[in-house]
Amino acid sequence: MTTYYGEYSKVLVSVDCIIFGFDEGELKILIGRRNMDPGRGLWSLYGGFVSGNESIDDAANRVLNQLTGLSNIYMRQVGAFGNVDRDPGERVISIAYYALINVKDYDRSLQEKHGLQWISINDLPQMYSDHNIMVGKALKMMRRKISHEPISFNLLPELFTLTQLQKLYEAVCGEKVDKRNFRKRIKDMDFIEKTDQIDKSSSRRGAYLYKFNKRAYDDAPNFKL
Amino acid sequence: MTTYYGEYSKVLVSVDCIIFGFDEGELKILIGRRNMDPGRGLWSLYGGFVSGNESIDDAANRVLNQLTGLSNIYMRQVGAFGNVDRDPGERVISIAYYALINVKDYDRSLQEKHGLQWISINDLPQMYSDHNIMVGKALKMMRRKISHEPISFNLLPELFTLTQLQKLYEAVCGEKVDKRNFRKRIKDMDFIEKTDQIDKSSSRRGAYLYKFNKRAYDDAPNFKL
DNA sequence: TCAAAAGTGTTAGATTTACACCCATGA
DNA sequence: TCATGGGTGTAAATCTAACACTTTTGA
Repeated sequence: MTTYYGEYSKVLVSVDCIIFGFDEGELKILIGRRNMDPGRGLWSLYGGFVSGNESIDDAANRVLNQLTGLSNIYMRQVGAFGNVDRDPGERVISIAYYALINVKDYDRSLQEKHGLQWISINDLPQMYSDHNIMVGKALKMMRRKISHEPISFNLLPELFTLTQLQKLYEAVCGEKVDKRNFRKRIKDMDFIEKTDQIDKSSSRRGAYLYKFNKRAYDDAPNFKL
Repeated sequence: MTTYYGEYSKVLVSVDCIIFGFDEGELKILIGRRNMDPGRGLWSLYGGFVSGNESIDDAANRVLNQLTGLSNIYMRQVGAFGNVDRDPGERVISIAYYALINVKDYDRSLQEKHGLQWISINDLPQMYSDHNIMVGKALKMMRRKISHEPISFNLLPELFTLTQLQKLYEAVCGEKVDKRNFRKRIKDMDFIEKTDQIDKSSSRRGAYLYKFNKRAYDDAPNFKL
Protein backbone atom coordinates (compact mmCIF):
# COMPACT_ATOMS: atom_id res chain seq x y z
CA MET A 1 0.00 0.00 0.00
CA THR A 2 1.20 3.45 -0.85
CA THR A 3 1.34 5.73 2.13
CA TYR A 4 0.72 9.25 0.99
CA TYR A 5 0.76 10.91 4.34
CA GLY A 6 4.05 9.74 5.76
CA GLU A 7 4.23 8.96 9.40
CA TYR A 8 1.53 11.00 11.06
CA SER A 9 0.28 9.33 14.18
CA LYS A 10 -2.82 7.24 14.01
CA VAL A 11 -5.36 6.94 16.76
CA LEU A 12 -8.19 4.71 17.85
CA VAL A 13 -11.59 6.00 16.85
CA SER A 14 -14.76 4.86 18.52
CA VAL A 15 -18.44 5.64 18.32
CA ASP A 16 -20.63 6.14 21.36
CA CYS A 17 -24.39 5.92 21.14
CA ILE A 18 -26.97 7.90 23.04
CA ILE A 19 -30.11 5.84 22.60
CA PHE A 20 -33.25 7.76 23.42
CA GLY A 21 -36.51 6.09 24.26
CA PHE A 22 -39.85 7.36 25.53
CA ASP A 23 -41.32 5.32 28.33
CA GLU A 24 -43.66 5.95 31.25
CA GLY A 25 -43.98 9.56 30.19
CA GLU A 26 -40.25 10.16 30.42
CA LEU A 27 -37.40 10.55 27.99
CA LYS A 28 -34.80 7.95 28.82
CA ILE A 29 -31.50 6.73 27.54
CA LEU A 30 -30.07 3.27 27.50
CA ILE A 31 -26.89 2.97 29.52
CA GLY A 32 -25.04 0.27 31.34
CA ARG A 33 -22.09 -0.53 33.52
CA ARG A 34 -18.80 -0.55 31.68
CA ASN A 35 -17.45 -4.07 31.45
CA MET A 36 -13.81 -3.41 30.63
CA ASP A 37 -10.86 -1.67 32.10
CA PRO A 38 -10.22 1.09 32.68
CA GLY A 39 -13.40 2.29 34.33
CA ARG A 40 -14.96 -1.12 34.79
CA GLY A 41 -18.28 -0.81 36.57
CA LEU A 42 -18.88 2.87 35.83
CA TRP A 43 -22.06 3.95 34.13
CA SER A 44 -21.36 4.36 30.44
CA LEU A 45 -22.83 4.83 27.03
CA TYR A 46 -22.63 1.85 24.77
CA GLY A 47 -20.01 2.15 22.06
CA GLY A 48 -17.52 0.38 19.87
CA PHE A 49 -14.42 0.95 17.83
CA VAL A 50 -14.51 1.96 14.20
CA SER A 51 -12.85 -0.71 12.12
CA GLY A 52 -10.66 -0.13 9.12
CA ASN A 53 -13.20 -0.92 6.47
CA GLU A 54 -16.34 0.77 7.71
CA SER A 55 -17.44 4.36 7.69
CA ILE A 56 -18.15 6.02 11.01
CA ASP A 57 -21.88 5.95 10.24
CA ASP A 58 -21.60 2.25 9.48
CA ALA A 59 -19.85 1.72 12.79
CA ALA A 60 -22.63 3.52 14.62
CA ASN A 61 -25.24 1.47 12.82
CA ARG A 62 -23.41 -1.71 13.63
CA VAL A 63 -23.19 -0.84 17.30
CA LEU A 64 -26.86 0.13 17.39
CA ASN A 65 -27.80 -3.09 15.73
CA GLN A 66 -25.72 -5.18 18.11
CA LEU A 67 -27.43 -3.49 20.94
CA THR A 68 -31.03 -3.45 19.85
CA GLY A 69 -31.40 -6.02 17.10
CA LEU A 70 -32.98 -3.27 15.01
CA SER A 71 -31.85 -1.88 11.68
CA ASN A 72 -32.60 1.42 10.03
CA ILE A 73 -32.65 3.17 13.32
CA TYR A 74 -33.01 6.93 13.15
CA MET A 75 -29.61 8.27 14.06
CA ARG A 76 -27.70 11.53 13.83
CA GLN A 77 -24.16 12.46 14.62
CA VAL A 78 -23.60 14.60 17.68
CA GLY A 79 -19.94 15.37 17.06
CA ALA A 80 -16.39 14.30 17.73
CA PHE A 81 -14.87 14.31 21.19
CA GLY A 82 -11.12 14.40 21.15
CA ASN A 83 -9.45 15.56 24.30
CA VAL A 84 -6.14 13.81 24.69
CA ASP A 85 -6.95 12.36 28.09
CA ARG A 86 -10.63 11.79 27.64
CA ASP A 87 -10.09 8.06 27.88
CA PRO A 88 -7.83 6.99 30.69
CA GLY A 89 -6.81 3.82 28.89
CA GLU A 90 -5.32 5.11 25.70
CA ARG A 91 -5.91 7.92 23.26
CA VAL A 92 -9.32 7.43 21.70
CA ILE A 93 -11.22 9.94 19.66
CA SER A 94 -14.89 9.23 19.91
CA ILE A 95 -17.75 10.24 17.70
CA ALA A 96 -21.08 10.43 19.46
CA TYR A 97 -24.38 9.59 17.81
CA TYR A 98 -27.86 9.83 19.14
CA ALA A 99 -30.55 7.42 18.10
CA LEU A 100 -34.30 7.33 18.59
CA ILE A 101 -36.08 4.05 19.11
CA ASN A 102 -39.50 2.89 20.11
CA VAL A 103 -39.02 1.23 23.45
CA LYS A 104 -41.69 -1.34 22.64
CA ASP A 105 -39.71 -2.59 19.64
CA TYR A 106 -36.72 -3.17 21.79
CA ASP A 107 -35.69 -6.69 22.53
CA ARG A 108 -35.67 -7.26 26.27
CA SER A 109 -33.33 -10.21 26.03
CA LEU A 110 -30.71 -8.02 24.39
CA GLN A 111 -31.16 -5.49 27.12
CA GLU A 112 -30.39 -8.12 29.72
CA LYS A 113 -27.58 -9.59 27.68
CA HIS A 114 -25.82 -6.25 27.61
CA GLY A 115 -26.84 -5.34 31.11
CA LEU A 116 -28.44 -2.07 30.07
CA GLN A 117 -31.04 0.07 31.73
CA TRP A 118 -33.38 2.83 30.68
CA ILE A 119 -32.54 5.86 32.79
CA SER A 120 -34.54 9.06 32.72
CA ILE A 121 -32.61 12.04 31.45
CA ASN A 122 -33.70 13.83 34.58
CA ASP A 123 -31.99 11.28 36.70
CA LEU A 124 -28.69 10.55 35.02
CA PRO A 125 -25.76 9.34 37.08
CA GLN A 126 -22.19 10.45 36.67
CA MET A 127 -20.86 8.53 33.70
CA TYR A 128 -17.51 7.40 32.38
CA SER A 129 -15.19 9.92 30.78
CA ASP A 130 -17.01 12.68 28.87
CA HIS A 131 -20.22 10.74 28.36
CA ASN A 132 -22.34 13.21 30.32
CA ILE A 133 -21.18 15.96 28.02
CA MET A 134 -22.05 13.86 25.00
CA VAL A 135 -25.54 13.30 26.34
CA GLY A 136 -25.96 16.98 27.05
CA LYS A 137 -25.05 17.92 23.52
CA ALA A 138 -27.18 15.17 22.02
CA LEU A 139 -30.16 16.29 24.02
CA LYS A 140 -29.72 19.88 22.97
CA MET A 141 -29.51 18.91 19.32
CA MET A 142 -32.45 16.57 19.52
CA ARG A 143 -34.63 19.11 21.29
CA ARG A 144 -34.00 21.64 18.59
CA LYS A 145 -34.61 19.16 15.85
CA ILE A 146 -37.83 17.71 17.20
CA SER A 147 -39.48 21.11 16.96
CA HIS A 148 -38.74 21.45 13.26
CA GLU A 149 -38.56 17.96 11.83
CA PRO A 150 -40.80 14.97 12.19
CA ILE A 151 -38.50 12.79 14.23
CA SER A 152 -40.77 12.24 17.23
CA PHE A 153 -42.41 9.35 15.40
CA ASN A 154 -39.27 7.32 15.84
CA LEU A 155 -39.91 7.32 19.56
CA LEU A 156 -43.52 6.18 19.25
CA PRO A 157 -45.37 3.18 17.91
CA GLU A 158 -46.64 3.51 14.36
CA LEU A 159 -50.06 4.44 15.70
CA PHE A 160 -50.23 6.88 18.57
CA THR A 161 -52.69 9.16 20.31
CA LEU A 162 -52.37 12.90 20.44
CA THR A 163 -51.97 12.71 24.17
CA GLN A 164 -49.00 10.40 23.74
CA LEU A 165 -47.47 12.77 21.24
CA GLN A 166 -48.00 15.71 23.55
CA LYS A 167 -46.50 13.92 26.53
CA LEU A 168 -43.52 13.08 24.38
CA TYR A 169 -42.93 16.73 23.49
CA GLU A 170 -43.29 17.68 27.09
CA ALA A 171 -40.80 15.06 28.18
CA VAL A 172 -38.28 15.99 25.52
CA CYS A 173 -38.51 19.74 25.95
CA GLY A 174 -39.02 19.62 29.68
CA GLU A 175 -42.04 21.89 29.80
CA LYS A 176 -45.79 21.56 29.80
CA VAL A 177 -47.77 22.41 26.70
CA ASP A 178 -51.35 23.65 26.43
CA LYS A 179 -53.52 20.84 25.15
CA ARG A 180 -55.77 22.92 22.90
CA ASN A 181 -52.95 24.89 21.38
CA PHE A 182 -50.97 21.73 20.80
CA ARG A 183 -53.84 20.06 19.00
CA LYS A 184 -54.48 23.14 16.92
CA ARG A 185 -50.92 23.03 15.66
CA ILE A 186 -51.12 19.32 14.99
CA LYS A 187 -54.27 19.88 12.93
CA ASP A 188 -52.29 22.23 10.70
CA MET A 189 -49.78 19.51 9.97
CA ASP A 190 -51.31 17.56 7.17
CA PHE A 191 -48.74 14.84 7.53
CA ILE A 192 -50.12 13.71 10.89
CA GLU A 193 -53.13 11.71 9.85
CA LYS A 194 -56.05 10.66 11.96
CA THR A 195 -56.94 7.02 11.47
CA ASP A 196 -60.33 5.57 12.28
CA GLN A 197 -58.79 3.35 14.93
CA ILE A 198 -59.27 3.99 18.59
CA ASP A 199 -56.99 3.22 21.46
CA LYS A 200 -58.83 2.19 24.58
CA SER A 201 -55.83 1.29 26.65
CA SER A 202 -55.49 4.54 28.50
CA SER A 203 -59.01 5.82 28.90
CA ARG A 204 -62.55 4.54 29.04
CA ARG A 205 -63.71 6.77 26.28
CA GLY A 206 -60.85 5.87 23.95
CA ALA A 207 -58.69 8.17 21.84
CA TYR A 208 -58.23 8.30 18.09
CA LEU A 209 -54.97 6.92 16.81
CA TYR A 210 -52.89 8.98 14.43
CA LYS A 211 -50.03 8.13 12.13
CA PHE A 212 -47.22 9.94 10.40
CA ASN A 213 -47.52 10.15 6.63
CA LYS A 214 -44.01 10.56 5.31
CA ARG A 215 -45.15 11.16 1.77
CA ALA A 216 -47.38 14.04 2.83
CA TYR A 217 -44.51 15.47 4.85
CA ASP A 218 -42.14 15.38 1.92
CA ASP A 219 -44.65 17.42 -0.06
CA ALA A 220 -44.97 20.15 2.57
CA PRO A 221 -41.99 19.81 4.85
CA ASN A 222 -42.36 22.72 7.22
CA PHE A 223 -43.56 23.19 10.70
CA LYS A 224 -42.74 24.79 13.98
CA LEU A 225 -44.09 23.32 17.11
CA MET B 1 2.59 1.66 27.68
CA THR B 2 -0.33 -0.51 28.62
CA THR B 3 -2.64 -1.16 25.74
CA TYR B 4 -6.11 -1.62 27.09
CA TYR B 5 -7.91 -1.95 23.83
CA GLY B 6 -5.99 -4.72 22.12
CA GLU B 7 -5.41 -4.47 18.45
CA TYR B 8 -8.21 -2.38 17.08
CA SER B 9 -7.17 -0.57 13.96
CA LYS B 10 -6.01 2.98 14.23
CA VAL B 11 -6.60 5.64 11.64
CA LEU B 12 -5.31 9.03 10.65
CA VAL B 13 -7.44 11.88 11.93
CA SER B 14 -7.32 15.33 10.43
CA VAL B 15 -9.06 18.63 10.90
CA ASP B 16 -10.34 20.74 8.03
CA CYS B 17 -11.14 24.40 8.48
CA ILE B 18 -13.87 26.41 6.86
CA ILE B 19 -12.75 29.96 7.41
CA PHE B 20 -15.49 32.47 6.88
CA GLY B 21 -14.85 36.11 6.16
CA PHE B 22 -17.08 39.01 5.20
CA ASP B 23 -15.70 41.11 2.40
CA GLU B 24 -17.14 43.31 -0.33
CA GLY B 25 -20.62 42.58 0.92
CA GLU B 26 -20.18 38.85 0.48
CA LEU B 27 -19.63 35.90 2.75
CA LYS B 28 -16.46 34.18 1.62
CA ILE B 29 -14.31 31.28 2.62
CA LEU B 30 -10.59 30.89 2.39
CA ILE B 31 -9.55 28.01 0.15
CA GLY B 32 -6.56 27.06 -1.91
CA ARG B 33 -5.13 24.57 -4.32
CA ARG B 34 -4.07 21.35 -2.70
CA ASN B 35 -0.31 21.02 -2.72
CA MET B 36 0.09 17.32 -2.12
CA ASP B 37 -0.83 14.07 -3.73
CA PRO B 38 -3.37 12.70 -4.19
CA GLY B 39 -5.51 15.49 -5.59
CA ARG B 40 -2.69 17.96 -6.10
CA GLY B 41 -4.00 21.16 -7.64
CA LEU B 42 -7.64 20.67 -6.68
CA TRP B 43 -9.45 23.33 -4.71
CA SER B 44 -9.42 22.37 -1.08
CA LEU B 45 -10.05 23.48 2.46
CA TYR B 46 -6.98 24.01 4.56
CA GLY B 47 -6.37 21.28 7.10
CA GLY B 48 -3.85 19.27 9.03
CA PHE B 49 -3.41 16.04 10.90
CA VAL B 50 -4.17 15.67 14.56
CA SER B 51 -1.01 14.72 16.38
CA GLY B 52 -0.78 12.31 19.27
CA ASN B 53 -0.55 14.85 22.04
CA GLU B 54 -3.10 17.45 21.10
CA SER B 55 -6.86 17.50 21.36
CA ILE B 56 -8.86 17.89 18.18
CA ASP B 57 -9.77 21.43 19.20
CA ASP B 58 -6.10 22.17 19.75
CA ALA B 59 -5.33 20.80 16.32
CA ALA B 60 -7.94 23.05 14.76
CA ASN B 61 -6.57 26.05 16.64
CA ARG B 62 -3.06 25.22 15.55
CA VAL B 63 -4.08 24.94 11.92
CA LEU B 64 -6.03 28.19 12.11
CA ASN B 65 -3.08 29.91 13.68
CA GLN B 66 -0.65 28.61 11.07
CA LEU B 67 -2.93 29.92 8.43
CA THR B 68 -3.89 33.31 9.75
CA GLY B 69 -1.35 34.23 12.37
CA LEU B 70 -4.28 34.89 14.71
CA SER B 71 -5.09 33.25 18.01
CA ASN B 72 -8.36 32.98 19.89
CA ILE B 73 -10.28 32.69 16.69
CA TYR B 74 -13.97 31.97 17.07
CA MET B 75 -14.37 28.38 16.00
CA ARG B 76 -16.97 25.63 16.24
CA GLN B 77 -16.93 22.01 15.30
CA VAL B 78 -19.02 21.04 12.30
CA GLY B 79 -18.72 17.29 12.71
CA ALA B 80 -16.76 14.22 11.78
CA PHE B 81 -16.57 12.92 8.24
CA GLY B 82 -15.62 9.31 8.03
CA ASN B 83 -16.50 7.56 4.82
CA VAL B 84 -13.93 4.89 4.13
CA ASP B 85 -12.99 6.22 0.73
CA ARG B 86 -13.42 9.90 1.39
CA ASP B 87 -9.72 10.42 0.94
CA PRO B 88 -8.24 8.67 -2.07
CA GLY B 89 -4.81 8.50 -0.50
CA GLU B 90 -5.43 6.57 2.65
CA ARG B 91 -8.11 6.21 5.26
CA VAL B 92 -8.49 9.55 7.01
CA ILE B 93 -11.29 10.56 9.30
CA SER B 94 -11.63 14.30 9.25
CA ILE B 95 -13.24 16.64 11.69
CA ALA B 96 -14.45 19.86 10.16
CA TYR B 97 -14.44 23.19 11.99
CA TYR B 98 -15.72 26.52 10.91
CA ALA B 99 -14.08 29.73 12.00
CA LEU B 100 -15.06 33.37 11.76
CA ILE B 101 -12.45 36.01 11.19
CA ASN B 102 -12.33 39.66 10.36
CA VAL B 103 -10.83 39.84 6.90
CA LYS B 104 -9.06 43.05 7.75
CA ASP B 105 -7.11 41.37 10.54
CA TYR B 106 -5.87 38.75 8.18
CA ASP B 107 -2.24 38.80 7.22
CA ARG B 108 -1.94 39.12 3.46
CA SER B 109 1.54 37.68 3.40
CA LEU B 110 0.28 34.48 4.99
CA GLN B 111 -2.45 34.35 2.40
CA GLU B 112 0.12 34.47 -0.36
CA LYS B 113 2.43 32.09 1.41
CA HIS B 114 -0.29 29.45 1.54
CA GLY B 115 -1.70 30.33 -1.85
CA LEU B 116 -5.18 30.92 -0.53
CA GLN B 117 -8.04 32.91 -1.93
CA TRP B 118 -11.27 34.33 -0.58
CA ILE B 119 -14.08 32.80 -2.60
CA SER B 120 -17.71 33.81 -2.23
CA ILE B 121 -19.94 31.06 -0.94
CA ASN B 122 -22.18 31.76 -3.90
CA ASP B 123 -19.39 30.94 -6.26
CA LEU B 124 -17.68 27.89 -4.83
CA PRO B 125 -15.84 25.53 -7.14
CA GLN B 126 -15.89 21.79 -6.92
CA MET B 127 -13.50 20.89 -4.14
CA TYR B 128 -11.39 17.94 -3.10
CA SER B 129 -13.09 14.93 -1.53
CA ASP B 130 -16.11 15.81 0.62
CA HIS B 131 -15.08 19.40 1.24
CA ASN B 132 -18.16 20.84 -0.45
CA ILE B 133 -20.33 18.84 1.90
CA MET B 134 -18.37 20.11 4.87
CA VAL B 135 -18.88 23.69 3.74
CA GLY B 136 -22.57 23.09 3.23
CA LYS B 137 -23.00 21.79 6.72
CA ALA B 138 -20.85 24.52 8.24
CA LEU B 139 -22.88 27.17 6.49
CA LYS B 140 -26.13 25.70 7.67
CA MET B 141 -24.91 25.59 11.26
CA MET B 142 -23.47 29.05 11.14
CA ARG B 143 -26.64 30.53 9.66
CA ARG B 144 -28.71 29.09 12.42
CA LYS B 145 -26.31 30.23 15.08
CA ILE B 146 -25.91 33.78 13.88
CA SER B 147 -29.62 34.41 14.40
CA HIS B 148 -29.50 33.43 18.05
CA GLU B 149 -26.03 34.15 19.30
CA PRO B 150 -23.78 37.15 18.93
CA ILE B 151 -21.19 35.66 16.64
CA SER B 152 -21.47 38.12 13.78
CA PHE B 153 -19.05 40.42 15.56
CA ASN B 154 -16.26 38.01 14.82
CA LEU B 155 -16.67 38.79 11.15
CA LEU B 156 -16.56 42.56 11.64
CA PRO B 157 -14.09 45.11 12.94
CA GLU B 158 -14.51 46.06 16.56
CA LEU B 159 -16.44 49.13 15.50
CA PHE B 160 -19.01 48.78 12.77
CA THR B 161 -21.98 50.56 11.32
CA LEU B 162 -25.50 49.20 11.35
CA THR B 163 -25.43 49.08 7.58
CA GLN B 164 -22.40 46.84 7.71
CA LEU B 165 -24.08 44.59 10.23
CA GLN B 166 -27.19 44.40 8.12
CA LYS B 167 -25.27 43.60 4.96
CA LEU B 168 -23.50 40.87 6.86
CA TYR B 169 -26.77 39.24 7.89
CA GLU B 170 -28.03 39.50 4.37
CA ALA B 171 -24.90 37.89 3.00
CA VAL B 172 -24.92 35.08 5.53
CA CYS B 173 -28.60 34.28 5.28
CA GLY B 174 -28.88 34.99 1.58
CA GLU B 175 -31.88 37.26 1.78
CA LYS B 176 -32.60 40.95 2.01
CA VAL B 177 -33.77 42.45 5.26
CA ASP B 178 -35.93 45.51 5.84
CA LYS B 179 -33.75 48.32 7.13
CA ARG B 180 -36.22 49.79 9.60
CA ASN B 181 -37.24 46.46 11.05
CA PHE B 182 -33.62 45.44 11.34
CA ARG B 183 -32.67 48.57 13.23
CA LYS B 184 -35.67 48.24 15.49
CA ARG B 185 -34.50 44.79 16.50
CA ILE B 186 -30.96 45.97 17.04
CA LYS B 187 -32.23 48.74 19.30
CA ASP B 188 -33.79 46.10 21.51
CA MET B 189 -30.45 44.39 21.94
CA ASP B 190 -28.80 46.26 24.74
CA PHE B 191 -25.50 44.58 24.07
CA ILE B 192 -25.05 46.37 20.77
CA GLU B 193 -23.88 49.78 21.87
CA LYS B 194 -23.82 52.98 19.92
CA THR B 195 -20.54 54.83 20.27
CA ASP B 196 -20.12 58.51 19.59
CA GLN B 197 -17.74 57.80 16.76
CA ILE B 198 -18.73 58.24 13.16
CA ASP B 199 -17.55 56.40 10.12
CA LYS B 200 -17.26 58.60 7.08
CA SER B 201 -15.71 56.05 4.77
CA SER B 202 -18.86 54.90 3.09
CA SER B 203 -21.07 57.94 2.98
CA ARG B 204 -20.80 61.69 2.96
CA ARG B 205 -23.11 62.04 5.89
CA GLY B 206 -21.32 59.48 8.02
CA ALA B 207 -22.78 56.69 10.12
CA TYR B 208 -22.54 56.02 13.80
CA LEU B 209 -20.23 53.22 14.82
CA TYR B 210 -21.48 50.52 17.16
CA LYS B 211 -19.74 47.92 19.22
CA PHE B 212 -20.60 44.65 20.88
CA ASN B 213 -20.62 44.66 24.65
CA LYS B 214 -19.95 41.11 25.75
CA ARG B 215 -20.61 41.87 29.38
CA ALA B 216 -24.06 43.25 28.62
CA TYR B 217 -24.77 40.21 26.49
CA ASP B 218 -23.86 37.82 29.24
CA ASP B 219 -26.37 39.56 31.48
CA ALA B 220 -29.24 39.21 29.02
CA PRO B 221 -28.27 36.57 26.55
CA ASN B 222 -31.32 36.21 24.38
CA PHE B 223 -32.34 37.42 21.00
CA LYS B 224 -33.85 36.34 17.76
CA LEU B 225 -33.02 38.23 14.66
C1' DT C 1 -27.51 71.43 -6.18
C1' DC C 2 -27.55 66.84 -6.31
C1' DA C 3 -26.23 62.14 -5.55
C1' DA C 4 -25.70 58.74 -2.06
C1' DA C 5 -26.11 56.60 2.15
C1' DA C 6 -28.13 57.39 7.07
C1' DG C 7 -31.74 57.53 9.80
C1' DT C 8 -36.55 57.30 11.52
C1' DG C 9 -42.68 55.35 13.01
C1' DT C 10 -46.94 53.63 12.02
C1' DT C 11 -50.35 50.39 10.92
C1' DA C 12 -52.57 46.07 9.35
C1' DG C 13 -52.22 41.37 9.59
C1' DA C 14 -50.64 37.18 11.52
C1' DT C 15 -49.36 34.52 15.28
C1' DT C 16 -49.38 33.21 19.93
C1' DT C 17 -51.18 32.57 24.33
C1' DA C 18 -54.44 31.95 27.95
C1' DC C 19 -58.27 29.86 29.36
C1' DA C 20 -62.94 26.08 30.92
C1' DC C 21 -66.26 23.12 29.85
C1' DC C 22 -68.78 19.00 27.81
C1' DC C 23 -68.21 14.05 26.12
C1' DA C 24 -67.98 9.09 26.21
C1' DT C 25 -67.21 5.11 28.65
C1' DG C 26 -66.36 1.20 31.95
C1' DA C 27 -66.37 0.07 36.44
C1' DT D 1 -73.42 7.60 38.69
C1' DC D 2 -69.06 8.98 38.73
C1' DA D 3 -64.22 9.17 37.80
C1' DT D 4 -61.08 9.44 34.03
C1' DG D 5 -58.93 10.99 30.14
C1' DG D 6 -60.65 12.85 25.30
C1' DG D 7 -61.93 16.45 22.82
C1' DT D 8 -63.18 21.32 21.42
C1' DG D 9 -63.25 27.51 20.37
C1' DT D 10 -62.62 32.31 21.36
C1' DA D 11 -60.64 36.62 22.50
C1' DA D 12 -56.70 39.52 23.97
C1' DA D 13 -52.09 40.39 23.44
C1' DT D 14 -47.98 40.17 21.08
C1' DC D 15 -45.17 39.98 17.26
C1' DT D 16 -44.11 40.57 12.39
C1' DA D 17 -44.04 42.67 8.04
C1' DA D 18 -44.80 46.20 4.88
C1' DC D 19 -44.00 50.60 3.71
C1' DA D 20 -41.54 56.27 2.20
C1' DC D 21 -39.73 60.23 3.29
C1' DT D 22 -36.22 63.57 5.46
C1' DT D 23 -31.30 64.42 6.70
C1' DT D 24 -26.54 65.31 5.92
C1' DT D 25 -22.67 66.41 3.36
C1' DG D 26 -18.89 66.29 -0.15
C1' DA D 27 -18.12 66.75 -4.78
